[in-house]
Parts: sequence; structure tokens; C-alpha cells
Amino acid sequence: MQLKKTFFNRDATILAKALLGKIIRVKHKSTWLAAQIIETEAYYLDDKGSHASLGFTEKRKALFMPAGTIYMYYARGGDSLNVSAKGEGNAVLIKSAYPYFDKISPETNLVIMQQLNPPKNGGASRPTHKLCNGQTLLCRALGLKVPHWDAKQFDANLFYLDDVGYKPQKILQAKRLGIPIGRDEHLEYRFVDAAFADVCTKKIK
DNA sequence: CCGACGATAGTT
DNA sequence: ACTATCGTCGGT
Repeated sequence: MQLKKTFFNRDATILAKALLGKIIRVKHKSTWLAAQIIETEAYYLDDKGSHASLGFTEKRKALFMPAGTIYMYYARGGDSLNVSAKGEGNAVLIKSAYPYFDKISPETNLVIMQQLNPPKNGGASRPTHKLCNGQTLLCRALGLKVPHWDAKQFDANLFYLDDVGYKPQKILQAKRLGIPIGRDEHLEYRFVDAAFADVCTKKIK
């Protein structure tokens, strides 16, 4: 069932872990595209690497809106998906997912997702485990665009996060300090469902 | 060594 | 809203 508004009203780190295993469902023409979240990252207002730390602007307003608001931004050729968490300026970045199929989202969707996210240099289709592997790639494979969803709320008819009862048995955490971003450093809280550790964006140390 | 991807600054 | 671009990671 769709995650309720209250689900998101938690500390960003807690929320980031809670989102692992949840299903992203996006209405695409007559079908529902779906992918399971396998990797997330928490960002805080005080985090020098967060967009929120750069201050409130029209583009970043979603980060300051109530928990559960969608925040999308465009960078380096792709869209990225985030959800605001408890406390203004705090959010979770959805870093990676894995194509998901069930009654609502048939396996025939794989072809559609491959078409939405074609390989860089022509060639064959992306392998399934690479289709949503990366924050911008998953948006591409699911057809999520900034102008459509930034600062919006989830919609049971078009785009929402779904709890199918799956919980990661083990969560890997990369809590790394000293990642240079500009001249400053920032805290990174990255979480990976251990069951998908071999297909997440970066290997966890 | 080479290809792919990415919490930005800058431009229309 | 969209685009460019270079450092880092991962695979061969």
C-alpha cells in the first residue's frame, strides 16, 4: 500500500533506511512502471554538501516543504529524485533502484524501461541490473522529470511509493567523512540493501 | 587505461 | 528549465 504522509515525517537518516525495499511506482501510459529502492542517502540542512545548505530559493523550496514532498533537480544531464524529511532542509536522495515486477507492474514493462533509458552509445539494451542503477538513470528509466514532479506531492493515480512488505535483512552503511565538495567537507550518509550490494552504484567500504 | 556517471554553476 | 564538463569509481 502507498506510503502515508506520516511515514516521511522522520529524521532523514531513519527515513533513508526505511525507504530501502520500497517500490517506486510511476504511471506510464496504460501501465505502472516500478523499481525497488536499493540505495539511499540522507542530507541535512547543516550538511555543507546539501542543496538546502545553499539557502532557500524557488528551485530548492521543496526541501523546505512538509515531509514527503518530492524534490527533483537537474544536474549533469539527468534528473534526480529526493523526498523531504522531518525538519526543514532535510531530505533523502534516492540513489539507486532495481526494476520490479508484480501484478501491478508486469514484466513486459522491462522493454519500456529499456527504451526510456537506452545505452549511451547505441548498442544493446542496458542489462536489468543497470537500468535503474544511479540517481539519474532511475529517473530516466521511470520517466520522472523535474518540471513534472518537483515540489509536488505523491499521487496514488500517477506516482507514489509502495510498501509491499519487503524489509532488507541487512543494511550496509557508508558513513564517510571528508568528501571534498567545493572547498568544504560534508557528511555523507549512504545506505544500501545488503541483498543488492553487488549492483548498487558504488561498492560500500 | 577507458567508459560511465554525478547534491552545480551558469546561461536562456 | 536545461546544458556543459571533469574528477572519481569500476570494470577490462
